[in-house]
Amino acid sequence: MNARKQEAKSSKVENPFFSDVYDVVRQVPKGRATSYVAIAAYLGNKRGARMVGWAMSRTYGRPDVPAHRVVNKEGELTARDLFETPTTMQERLESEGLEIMNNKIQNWEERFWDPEKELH
DNA sequence: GCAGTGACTTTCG
DNA sequence: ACGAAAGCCACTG
Repeated sequence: MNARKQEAKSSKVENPFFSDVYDVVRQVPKGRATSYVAIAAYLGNKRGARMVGWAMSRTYGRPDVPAHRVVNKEGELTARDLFETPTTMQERLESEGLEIMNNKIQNWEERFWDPEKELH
């Protein structure tokens, strides 16, 4: 089967990018959020913010990875359209104690969680 | 192998 | 301040 072949091929090579992104996002504390560029920088690819987002799209449907805690550099919920409902992401963040207004996290400077500083 | 696309960011007008 | 374009890396068709 083609699918079997592809699966074997994929499982053979797992990009460390995925594992790292998942690991970092999983370690994001409740009530905090991080940005794509921060994760990308932590992984060494400062220009790989898009790659982080791309990887995150694969995290969709993974309860292990709180993708809703990952926002853009301005703390804006850019991916809310990709969630189950346009308000799912915001509701989740709000339920975690974050304050969101106009799709943007309030006190973003305080809520920002930098893996480079926290995890080092 | 080339072209298009994307949960981003920065720069120019 | 807002909008458009370029830069970026990896995936898909």
